[in-house]
Amino acid sequence: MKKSKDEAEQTKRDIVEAAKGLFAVKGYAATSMSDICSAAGCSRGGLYHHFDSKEDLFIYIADQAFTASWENWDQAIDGTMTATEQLYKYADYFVDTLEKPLNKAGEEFISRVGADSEAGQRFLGTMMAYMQRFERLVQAGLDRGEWKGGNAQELSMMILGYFSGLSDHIQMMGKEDAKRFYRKATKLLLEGIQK
Amino acid sequence: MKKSKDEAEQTKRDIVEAAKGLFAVKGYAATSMSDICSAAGCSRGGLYHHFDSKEDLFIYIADQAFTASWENWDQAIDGTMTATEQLYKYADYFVDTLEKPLNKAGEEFISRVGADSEAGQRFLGTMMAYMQRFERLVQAGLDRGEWKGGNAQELSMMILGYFSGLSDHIQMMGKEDAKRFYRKATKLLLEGIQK
DNA sequence: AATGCGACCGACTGATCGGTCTGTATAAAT
DNA sequence: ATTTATACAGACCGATCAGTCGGTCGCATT
Repeated sequence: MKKSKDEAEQTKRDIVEAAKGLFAVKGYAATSMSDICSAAGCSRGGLYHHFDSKEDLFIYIADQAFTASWENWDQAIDGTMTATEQLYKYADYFVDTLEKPLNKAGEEFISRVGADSEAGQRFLGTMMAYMQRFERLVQAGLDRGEWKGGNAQELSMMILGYFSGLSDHIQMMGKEDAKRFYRKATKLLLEGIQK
Repeated sequence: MKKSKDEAEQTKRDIVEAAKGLFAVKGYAATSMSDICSAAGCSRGGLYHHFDSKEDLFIYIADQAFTASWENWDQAIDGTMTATEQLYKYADYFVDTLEKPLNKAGEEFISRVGADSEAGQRFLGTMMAYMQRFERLVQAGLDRGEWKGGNAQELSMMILGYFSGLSDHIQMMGKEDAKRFYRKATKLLLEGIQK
């Protein structure tokens, strides 16, 4: 029954993609390994061949979604872009790569495995790195005098919370509608509600 | 072993309070009925005396948190308050009553029981009513010319998403810090980031 | 004083969970 | 051609889950 190496990697990708969607929609505990197998079209034995445990799988996915997704960011933006332009680009990017965000499942994961467990530490580290990367974008906006509100860390938390919270309402939208929604929401945040 | 009626109601309140916190922090599936019993200081049999099922308990809590919490709202604000002042008040109110919001657990709940199941319909109805109530606040802000951005429904979704998303970052804060954070975030939303 | 009923307990059940293990077919190495 | 390593499949295990049920205790009614 052995597949070629390429086929095996494809199987692994199928598992990751299936699990990513399920974790995001159903949460960590509510997603069973059997669910993932059904969605990925493999057996439980096959899944455990690629990943040691459910925790392992989740951390792998989180790392890919949060860390690895920054990799193309620096190339996607050029140095001449204003922080505001970058934020609009980030909104698109958020819909594209984190359309079903793992934040919610992540918090559940932490409370389940414990923040000081090895798995918890690994996940929190990934999250921290992601937030710090975002904070650099915000800091640039402040440094250049584009934005106001002194504290970059606090501002980052608010903006990321905003984008995360917005995702609650785009589940039933198509991707283009979701992007429009996020762009409009970004405009709102930049310009404010008040006349 | 029978307690008086007052004591029984207290037991029920204990269960609700314990379950509310656990559902909010751990999610729906990850919170077991045993967890709730331990936190509430009662037995599983006792819990099932007060609630028919886990679904039943969750819907009861959601109804109390979302619907019943509006009840004092109209008295808390007087007619002379601007929509902006009301929004600041709502920020406080959000921290006070929904400090550990059930939104996340709610989505998980829906995906678990199905949006068209009876339990799903009941929960979604509660959520809808809550959002519509909030939309009236937003509509007032638009009607009075205080706020810009034509679509009240869309604007409501964005603001509620914002408040919901912000709650990710206040788990480790005290209540006063959380309120300060929310007030600052509300100011941000009203005035915008841009200079 | 007797009795009924509400509040509660905890052992139990069947289903499902995450994880293990053995078996097997085949690609890759020799 | 033979052996080895890999990529699965699926039966199986102990733990835990939501929910049930018979029993106990004591307030409340008569």
